[in-house]
Amino acid sequence: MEFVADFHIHSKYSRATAKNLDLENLYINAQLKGITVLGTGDFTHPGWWRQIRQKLVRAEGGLFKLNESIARQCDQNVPPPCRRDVRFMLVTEISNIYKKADKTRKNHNLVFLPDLDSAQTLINRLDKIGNIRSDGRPILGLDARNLLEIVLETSDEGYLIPAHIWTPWFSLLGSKSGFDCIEECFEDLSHHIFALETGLSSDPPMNWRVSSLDRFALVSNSDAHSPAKLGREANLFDTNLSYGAIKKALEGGEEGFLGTIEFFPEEGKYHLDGHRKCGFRSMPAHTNELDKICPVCAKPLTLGVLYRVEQLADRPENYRCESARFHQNLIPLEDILSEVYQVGPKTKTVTQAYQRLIQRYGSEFYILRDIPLEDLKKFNYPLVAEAILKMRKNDVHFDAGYDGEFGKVRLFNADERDRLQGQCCLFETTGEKKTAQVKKTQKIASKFIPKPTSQFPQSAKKPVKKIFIFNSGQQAALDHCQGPLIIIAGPGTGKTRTITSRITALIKTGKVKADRILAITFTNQAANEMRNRLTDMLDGSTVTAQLHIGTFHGICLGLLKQVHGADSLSIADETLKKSIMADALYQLKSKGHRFDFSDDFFLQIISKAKQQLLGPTDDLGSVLETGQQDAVSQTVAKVYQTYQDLLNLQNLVDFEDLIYQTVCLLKKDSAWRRKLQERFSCIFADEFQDINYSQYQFIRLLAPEKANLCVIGDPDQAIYGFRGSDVRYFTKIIDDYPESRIVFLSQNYRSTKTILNSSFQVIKGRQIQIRQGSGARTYSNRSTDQCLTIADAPSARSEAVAIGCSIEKLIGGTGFHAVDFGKVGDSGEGSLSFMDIAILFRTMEQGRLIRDVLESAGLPCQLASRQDWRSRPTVAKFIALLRIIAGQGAFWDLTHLQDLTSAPIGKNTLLAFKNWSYEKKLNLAAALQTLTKNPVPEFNKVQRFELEALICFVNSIKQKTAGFNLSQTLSHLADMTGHQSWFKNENFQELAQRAGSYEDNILGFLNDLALKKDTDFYHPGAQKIALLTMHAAKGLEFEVVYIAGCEQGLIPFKHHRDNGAGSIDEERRLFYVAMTRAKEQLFLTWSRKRVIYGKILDGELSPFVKKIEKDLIQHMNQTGQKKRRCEQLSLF
DNA sequence: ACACCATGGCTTTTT
DNA sequence: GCCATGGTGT
Repeated sequence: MEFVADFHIHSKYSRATAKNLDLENLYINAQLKGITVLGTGDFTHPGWWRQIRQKLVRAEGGLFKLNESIARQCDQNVPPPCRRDVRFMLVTEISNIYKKADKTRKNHNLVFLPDLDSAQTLINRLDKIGNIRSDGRPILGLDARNLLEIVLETSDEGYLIPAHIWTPWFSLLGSKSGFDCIEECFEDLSHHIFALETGLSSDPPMNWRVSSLDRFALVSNSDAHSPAKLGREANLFDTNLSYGAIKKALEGGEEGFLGTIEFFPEEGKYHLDGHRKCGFRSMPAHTNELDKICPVCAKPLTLGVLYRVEQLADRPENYRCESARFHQNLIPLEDILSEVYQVGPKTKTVTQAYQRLIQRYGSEFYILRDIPLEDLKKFNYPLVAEAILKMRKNDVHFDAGYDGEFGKVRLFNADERDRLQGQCCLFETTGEKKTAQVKKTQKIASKFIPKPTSQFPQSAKKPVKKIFIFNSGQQAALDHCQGPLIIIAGPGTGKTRTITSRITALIKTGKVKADRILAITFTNQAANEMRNRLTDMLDGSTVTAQLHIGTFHGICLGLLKQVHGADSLSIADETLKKSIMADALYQLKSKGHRFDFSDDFFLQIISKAKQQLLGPTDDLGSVLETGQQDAVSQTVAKVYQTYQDLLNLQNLVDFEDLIYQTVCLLKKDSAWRRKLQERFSCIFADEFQDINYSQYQFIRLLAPEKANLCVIGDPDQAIYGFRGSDVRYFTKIIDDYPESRIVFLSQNYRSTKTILNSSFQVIKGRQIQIRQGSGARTYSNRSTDQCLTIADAPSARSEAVAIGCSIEKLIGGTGFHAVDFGKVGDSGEGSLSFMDIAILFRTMEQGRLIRDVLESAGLPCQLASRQDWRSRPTVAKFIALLRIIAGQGAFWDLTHLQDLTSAPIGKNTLLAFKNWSYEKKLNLAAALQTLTKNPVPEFNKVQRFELEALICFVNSIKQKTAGFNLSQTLSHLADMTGHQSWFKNENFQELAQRAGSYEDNILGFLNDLALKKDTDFYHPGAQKIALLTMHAAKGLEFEVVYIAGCEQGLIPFKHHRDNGAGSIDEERRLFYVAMTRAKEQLFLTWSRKRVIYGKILDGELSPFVKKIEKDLIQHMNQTGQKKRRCEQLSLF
């Protein structure tokens, strides 16, 4: 059957749409227009999705219809001659904003799916990627190619059609942020794209001029934001009514896609070029004469669709494509009536006339396209009839649309109007044959569909290897050959590049063998980064694999394994550590000790002690607060000893032990030490300002006085003093290695002068003097006219909103605050994308608020959080279980067995069992074994029963999984405990996936897991705004940085009961670190009121910022600059 | 064993 | 202002 379809519409849940855009009104208005198949639009929105599932029911072939009772009610509002069946199809539009090939891309894409299940699957996947709840047309920081991939994975029948491909702001081929061809955007998946939406401002003949579009079906949809706009463009089909048939027709295999109903492109909003605000419009040729500059305001013109088409066209005007289908240009009846009556399209006159017409004659499409001439003659509306005739003959004139302004129809001149109104029935047969265009029978099948060009040159994207030119400092660091080298490198001075270049040079010149190099970092992230860069620079991973790159803890674990054997060490993570401490305190309490301190207090002290290489029997005075020493040190020593005994009993080490024990061994075993010193003849230590005593000693022991030790860091970026790091070791190393060469890297390649000068004001005079004359400032050559911005807001929330607005301006509009996408971007930079922007703050609390505000505005952002993946219930459970199987379980692990066995062990039994075992100095594995051999009378009947069941359970698992590799073991565990559902659990899946490479080495797996919990902290590649604490931002860089909460009390941070002012310099450095993350632009924002601990406090600008402000003002006065370098942003 | 209230403490955080 | 902890009471 023949029918009209409009796939691209929206719901009331999209921004800037009509309130009455619900399924009922869509159903009614589709009939008034004469549309049979309607896209649902917006199905990723939870509200609309609920409506869809409630009100739509399955119809034939993957289509849906409004449920019977609602439909019958609605039909009362549909004039009988208009009534028809209406089918819905699951379609949604996604706004993709992302960076690709160094340019920000913004395009909109239609996604089609055949059934509710696959739609739900897609919703779930997109939900994880971005915020789909705040708008019917969600903005995702997702590459369109990857969206397509997801759609294809979701359903075999799913497909994607790029939307309104020519509009300047948000489209595939758009002039502002588009590509030049389809393959650039969809790469290897391009052949899955078979149709393109031409959009209101272009029609098929314009598209025919671009030969690369020949193979695509050109569809047209309304993109309706209100029911009245339905079908202003639409598609004609002759297929049976089903999802599959429509897809096939579009794919072109069959002839069911007849063609399209079009707007006159001149009526579209972006047909010509111009400036709406300036009231200036021009044709492409004229635009070029003007150099694309607006003669009114001298800014670049908004280039329209016609311009862009001519840019990409490889064929002349009026070229007719061989595969062309039928198309017909129509003017919405409302617009015709508006022109006829010389009143606005939304006026009562027009609405009433419209109603009368469709009640009498039928649907709008019937009136516009099909009413026979004879009937038109008898029309009571001569001007309307003439207008329709003119339209059908294409005898229409326009003031064409430009820069978001719709074009205006001009059907009659004054003469014509008078004449027609005078003579009511003018219609002789003036030889008006139905124009060829109106004959629907004209079908031109697309016989020729070129083979997909999947060979898009991938190589073009491979980054060309850059040839670096080193500055004198860097060169000195590279040229240094023997002995200790200390590199002091300010922010953005090419620290990593220098260190990796040095390593590369050492290997390539054959001076050092790769396997004798040891590179130590603090974080896994840094280690990975270094490894990746080296792999690039060393042309392959074979050499890199021989290098020893790792974190302090990782390297020490490896060394301890050498000594203790691989399977006798298990790392006690945070939770386990706490349980052991609880056990220790319990034991002491039951012996009559009383404490006024929490577990955390003791753990903290012990951790500090270990960092100072102090054991339980050493004098702990130095790690205690002054005044506490005598009173507490005895207790602490006792707790420390007990805690340590419990760790030892169970072969557990905590994080600090890894380094502490390694250092102790190195001290004791001089043969081993010498062996290692020879082995690692070349040692690199990164981020040296963050080192603590034990780590320093570790390096001292590995690297003798004249060793090839290279340390690199920046004392001014030392921000981890609160966890034991001490920047003084940077000074100490110079004394301890008197022959060391010191190199300063002071040229910053990252930030502009403005940013760097400002940041210097913060630390000026407070720099840590490594030696006389050091503390030279980092400088930059990058001039800019970009100001530093200091801005205030009335509240923390409005501060967040202001940041959001500011970002939107920078990005050049996201389509949200602009109605439709009309008024965006005069001030837009255009080249920025979300991933180039970071918002930094001091506390997570601020971060959460900012995230909430940005997300509800639909701006994609990621709040970096180090929530421990392993403490999620499923993961924790399996880790506990694996520990038990590996014979390394702690008693605490038993609490995780609750829902794994049919006979869980009770609290009392566990306690009794634990106490008994501790008494007998048995760890879990040993205790279980002892009990297996000879049951003990100490326990009562119930306890004995529970313990037997436990032993039985553990043994049976052990037996059944013997010889299994880890993944097999995991599946077996899920299976045998009756938790098959876990196979679908994503945490379980991730665990299984990570376990994959460990064969049967459970302990190795668990230890790595404990040392590498960097799973989803922050994704640098994600197309999202980064929300980071100032600490977490260290080592990263962004084009634009906002530092929020620049207030007294927050920066520097004032703890509510913090008495010591000792950390103020660290706070200063932290702010310095934060500021120097910015490359191009830096915003410092603060709030005049802020709620802290429930109290509303008056804010005052941070003293650090005041310093900057003062300097900038002074600088302005001195140089007499007119240019404001420091400006107040007016936020609202 | 659980429900209830009161109190206190609030940051940054790799491994 | 909110959450977690701990103590008391049923």
